[in-house]
Amino acid sequence: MSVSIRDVAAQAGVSLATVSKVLNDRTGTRISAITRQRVHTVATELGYSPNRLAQGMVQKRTQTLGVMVSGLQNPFFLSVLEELERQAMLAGYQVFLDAAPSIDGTYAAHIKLRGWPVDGVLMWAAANQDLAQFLGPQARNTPVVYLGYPRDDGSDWIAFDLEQGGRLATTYLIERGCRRIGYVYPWSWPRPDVSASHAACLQTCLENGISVETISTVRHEETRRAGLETGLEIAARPAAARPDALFCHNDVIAVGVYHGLRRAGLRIPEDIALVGFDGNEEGQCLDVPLTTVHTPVDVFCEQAMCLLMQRLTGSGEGKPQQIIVPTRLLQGGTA
Amino acid sequence: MSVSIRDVAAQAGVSLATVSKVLNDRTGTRISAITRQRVHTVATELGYSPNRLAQGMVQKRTQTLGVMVSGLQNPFFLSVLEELERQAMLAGYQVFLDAAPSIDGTYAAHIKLRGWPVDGVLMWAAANQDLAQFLGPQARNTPVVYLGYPRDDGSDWIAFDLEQGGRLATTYLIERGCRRIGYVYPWSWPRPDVSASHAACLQTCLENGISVETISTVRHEETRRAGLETGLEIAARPAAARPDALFCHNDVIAVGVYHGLRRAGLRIPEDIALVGFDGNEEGQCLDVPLTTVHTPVDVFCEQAMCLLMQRLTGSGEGKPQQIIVPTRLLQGGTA
DNA sequence: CAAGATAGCTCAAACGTTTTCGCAAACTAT
DNA sequence: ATAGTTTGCGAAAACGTTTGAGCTATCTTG
Repeated sequence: MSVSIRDVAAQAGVSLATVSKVLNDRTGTRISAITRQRVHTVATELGYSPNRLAQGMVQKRTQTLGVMVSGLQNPFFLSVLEELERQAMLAGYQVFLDAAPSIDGTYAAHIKLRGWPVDGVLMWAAANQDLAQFLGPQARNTPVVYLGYPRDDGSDWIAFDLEQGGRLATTYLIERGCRRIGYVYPWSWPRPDVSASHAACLQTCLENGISVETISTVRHEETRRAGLETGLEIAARPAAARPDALFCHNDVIAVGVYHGLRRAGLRIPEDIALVGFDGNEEGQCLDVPLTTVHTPVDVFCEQAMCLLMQRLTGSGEGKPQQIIVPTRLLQGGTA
Repeated sequence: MSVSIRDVAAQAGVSLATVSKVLNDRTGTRISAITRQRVHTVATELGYSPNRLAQGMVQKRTQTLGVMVSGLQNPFFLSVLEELERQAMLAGYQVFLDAAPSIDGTYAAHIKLRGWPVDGVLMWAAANQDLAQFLGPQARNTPVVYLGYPRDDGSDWIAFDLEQGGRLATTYLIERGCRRIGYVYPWSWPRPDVSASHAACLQTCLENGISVETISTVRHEETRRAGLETGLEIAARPAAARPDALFCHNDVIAVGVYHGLRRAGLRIPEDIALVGFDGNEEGQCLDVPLTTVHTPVDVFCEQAMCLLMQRLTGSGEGKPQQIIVPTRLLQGGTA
């Protein structure tokens, strides 16, 4: 069927080994220029490309990385995926995506990687999750970098500074004169304090003697609709019972809230100020650009890949690495 | 390192062949209940899972499908991906994603699948693109279903009825009293008539004696920003030079246009009516839900997978299959 | 010119599975 | 008891590649 190295060898009149050596062309192999040339022409002529399965078998690596992530419908995670893929390509690796539909319960769907010998894994995981839960014993030999949350299990991880971002946003709102802040977090979460940005918001408000209300979205997961319905609900309250500012856990929710409030006739930021978290394109393309805590996905992913590469190419062992990526406030017109 | 079938065999005191037979458990293999039991316990105890590379080598299939798609930042394509993945899983296949960053030039980046023996491919491709361009000779033996556009090269394909959708939207706008329709298409396209919805729009307008203006987005690819800037530009025209309705090639652009028009102070649909194409969540979560031509991604993907499965499991040959999926108008408040 | 070095290539093992064939033991039927 | 059949299991080939050891010529050196 498919053209194999055997065909190339036969056609070029050399052995399998020679073809392999020519094509892989590592320094140290002594092959004459003339055979080298012949093999190359025959190979391209036959349209040969090596079977990655077979390559992976004999070498113990596949030049493939697993990326485990959830809730791609949230543009933030999609950006992470795309940037990781870009970085992986730069490093000569390909990405095998294992995406769970949603960030909550269905997380257990992460078994795509089972039996696929990826060289390493990048996994967006809460602190109580680890690779072994999903991969089993296979995980023991697979270098992994955890994304998203700080950990204390001696693994490599990288996270955005949610705490700093939370303070940034809250301080900004307070300085703008807001006195009743609402913190909106996804309904699918067991508790709001999963996020350090919530803690930072509470703390900052406390320090300033400002009241804060913690609001779960009405329903759904981290979707626009969750935000929309929450916005409608908040807008339906009598003005005196409404926060004068909403700090949303992410931009997707914030965008939903934005439209919910607007649909109910409220003005932003005059009636309610609004701040999101991550700074995706969607938020910036609202008719009033969303004020948000910008999380630099590019540096995040670059550093993550750097960590993983150290494990892959480096001498292997070493202290666990931990990186916290700072955020910055992106001032739009919603707050 | 990793636990192999050899370890299980040794531990259970049987041969490799026996372990393999027990674990794959196809009807026709005669293994005593007692050994069967022992192998199973040992296997789970050791946490054995078969190496897919090795499996793929000996059987000639990997239970893996390649999905080639571009511009995932457009939620429409993301839905397609997610639904395809879901369908694939249902059929017992896993998806190897080969996503090009953008839908235009960078399409040539599609080489991830090279050498990966996927059992079949689902490819979103313009009519002048085919799998061989990207995979080379490997493509000859790989069943493929093309997504998105009708073809006449004797391959299997499935597409939404853009022509019908275009008529649907245009007729609707005309019935609503619009007399100067603008058709907005992505700047990255060479020509507007790449899309049958454009032709349908022109034709329908012609039949009704309505004028139509074909408008390329100002810049960028199929992004919200492209729509936003286009909306601003259109809004900047004197009222007499403005269309009274805009039919956007997809929802992402429509959402951008929506916010562009609003930012400039125009009312929708009072000043300008707006219709999109595909019906994603984002458009439905605007403060005024987007009127759009809904493309049922779920049936599209289900049928696509069905086509591919016929090639994979079926006797192989057969007439090329072609499916056109009808659309329907989803009435929001923007038109 | 002999002996050692080196350039150029081939052999064969190995990676972890699946699967066909065959063999021994245990039944069943005569 | 003999012949035939079935049951349970193992041996070994095969998938396509990489890679280190080994084998010939040819080249270098004294």
